[in-house]
Amino acid sequence: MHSFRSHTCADLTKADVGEPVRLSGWVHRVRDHGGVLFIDLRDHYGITQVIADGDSPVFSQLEKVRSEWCIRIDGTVLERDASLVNPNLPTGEIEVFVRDLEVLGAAGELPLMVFGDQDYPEETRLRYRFLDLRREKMQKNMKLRSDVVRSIRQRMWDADFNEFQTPIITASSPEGARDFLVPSRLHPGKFYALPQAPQQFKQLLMVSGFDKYFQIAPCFRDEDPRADRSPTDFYQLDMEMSFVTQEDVFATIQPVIQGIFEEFGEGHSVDKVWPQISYRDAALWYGTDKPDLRNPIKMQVVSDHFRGSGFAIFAKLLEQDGTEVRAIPAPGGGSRKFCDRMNKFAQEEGLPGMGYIFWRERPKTDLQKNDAEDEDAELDLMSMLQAWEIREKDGGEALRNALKRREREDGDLNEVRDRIETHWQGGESAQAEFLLNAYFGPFEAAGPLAKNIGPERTEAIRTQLGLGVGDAAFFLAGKPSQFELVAGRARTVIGNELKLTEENRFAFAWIVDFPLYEKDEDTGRIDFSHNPFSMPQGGMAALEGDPLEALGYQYDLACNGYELVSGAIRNHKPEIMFKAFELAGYGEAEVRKRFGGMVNAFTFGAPPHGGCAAGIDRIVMLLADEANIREVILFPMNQRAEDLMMDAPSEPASGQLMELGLRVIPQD
RNA sequence: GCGGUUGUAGCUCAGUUGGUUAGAGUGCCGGCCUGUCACGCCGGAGGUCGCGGGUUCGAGCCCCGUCAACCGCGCCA
Repeated sequence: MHSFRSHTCADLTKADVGEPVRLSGWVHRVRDHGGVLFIDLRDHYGITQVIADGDSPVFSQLEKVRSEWCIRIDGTVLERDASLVNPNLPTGEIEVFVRDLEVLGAAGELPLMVFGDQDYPEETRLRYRFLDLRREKMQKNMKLRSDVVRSIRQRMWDADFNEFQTPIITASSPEGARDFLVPSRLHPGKFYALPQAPQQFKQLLMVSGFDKYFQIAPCFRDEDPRADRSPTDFYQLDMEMSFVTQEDVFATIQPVIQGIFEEFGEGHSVDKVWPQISYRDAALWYGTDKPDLRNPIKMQVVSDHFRGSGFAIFAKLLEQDGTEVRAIPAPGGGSRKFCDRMNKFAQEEGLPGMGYIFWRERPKTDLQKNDAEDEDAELDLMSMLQAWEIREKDGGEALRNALKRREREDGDLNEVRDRIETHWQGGESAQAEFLLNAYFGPFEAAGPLAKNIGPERTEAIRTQLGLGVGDAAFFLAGKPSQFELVAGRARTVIGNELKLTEENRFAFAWIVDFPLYEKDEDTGRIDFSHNPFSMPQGGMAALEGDPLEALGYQYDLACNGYELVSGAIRNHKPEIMFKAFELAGYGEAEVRKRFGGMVNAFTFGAPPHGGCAAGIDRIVMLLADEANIREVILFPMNQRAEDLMMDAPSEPASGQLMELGLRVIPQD
């Protein structure tokens, strides 16, 4: 018999009853009944109940084992009595009677329990990651990760991509992020860098004629982490293709990503149509370049309704150049409590606040009651118009009464009545209807903002946003760049709180037409907004005009609010590249110095090419339904980029620095 | 670097208005228990209330500082 096992802990069934077996695994749970002892023995594959009583020669030894000891047992498979079957366990119809025991690895008192689903502080989990990884959820997440990577590879191979490995120790490259530097022993004072991505290598592979490349590539960036961003290192499905347009890249990668989500996205629907949204529209509609399209809320510009209005804060702001008022419609958010909470949220996010209007049912006036025999009858526009005719009959008494009641709140309404009448008699029924609705319609606008701008502007906003009773709208004003991000977060919070955001769905969108450059607000300097290797839309001509207007063949794939993929059609023409860098303030000499290898390659017959990179960790995170990327990474760093288990980073051993010609400057 | 939240037993947490010897569950140790599968019952050990200072007759609780963890901002094409 094998030294450790004849079966795994998931293998045994009724068919094995009577067989002598050998199992190895961890003590998951002990149930000691004195005369009889049960142990759930666990391995990667499953759990088998093993049992011993006084008849077992190793009974007294078995009584001493504790949770998470690693043991090997020999025994006989027994069928469980029908009343003793555990339906929750795939092996629940059998158990193994223990006749021999070997302790392979004893365990001390545990800092965290493998059994159960108790939450533990992440610090503890990371320090004892090997224990944490034994837990069911982590085993499942990591297995999922392995399966996803296997499936990705298979899909890429099937699409005739070549999988290549590129250097890990390479040159520092001027992409966006901070490099990890690696000191060179052979060249004291010089440094390698870890690649932020195999960007230049994959472009060089295209110049080398390999046509279609991919790699599950580690990427290293020395930046601060986020919940969805692993510090230090992470993995990308990196791919590049020659002789392709942007649409070709989309058509190639969509089936892969969509296929992965369909294969592993248990119980989630996967969007089959991936809209293309321009960066500009995404910013306007969603306040982010990685919108969550499960959330139906779409923001709109409503500046005109506030221009010259009684709400001085917004009206004044709008007199400045480049300012806007944007509305976030919140269907179902029509309560003061909710609106105040959202306003508070905006303040916590650093804005002065978020104005709001919400609509409730207008109390019935005498005017409306005249028509409505049934108090509860829904009052629509037609009935109001009928009421208007009734006024004609009763000499205007009803309307006058109604106006009187409303005057306390809304001031003198006689002027409104006259305007309505003028419109009505002039055959401008649409205008008459609008005013009727604004002042007497079923929608009563509430909130401080509504009071300031009056019923007509409020009604125009309501119409534009398509809202009704029980709905709300929030307003942000100023320079879009200054409130856009908060607006986007508010949109997310509103969508979640009002349960508008669909769950169990993966919603994808290509964000396209990224601007090539952006202006630094502080310095006024123009710099690349994404990576500097993208081909400008329109080629050289696009770089002749205003750089801030130039768009690139640069694209991201957003899914449920995360950036899953980023890519571009590359700029493979040296002259356009030099021009592009010149606009960002880098001379030709500088460009040659910083990535001369690639530029040089482009002077020897570079093919047009493009590609993208998909975040493996984020894909697995979404598929595992986790909100934190560390839940799908085996041995992640903590928030401060420390490995608590391995104790990294750490002081170098004496001699190491010497050998590298380095000296540490002491920090105070 | 900045902001928010958290910090009490190995672990997860409770702890009232500032008032006696800081509690529960779980784990650990000991005892009992032959059908459990979150086994049950009895007993026990286990605490620098993150750390430092202050206010007070008295601080887990209030104040100031500090450290750590997480989340966010900056950063990350």
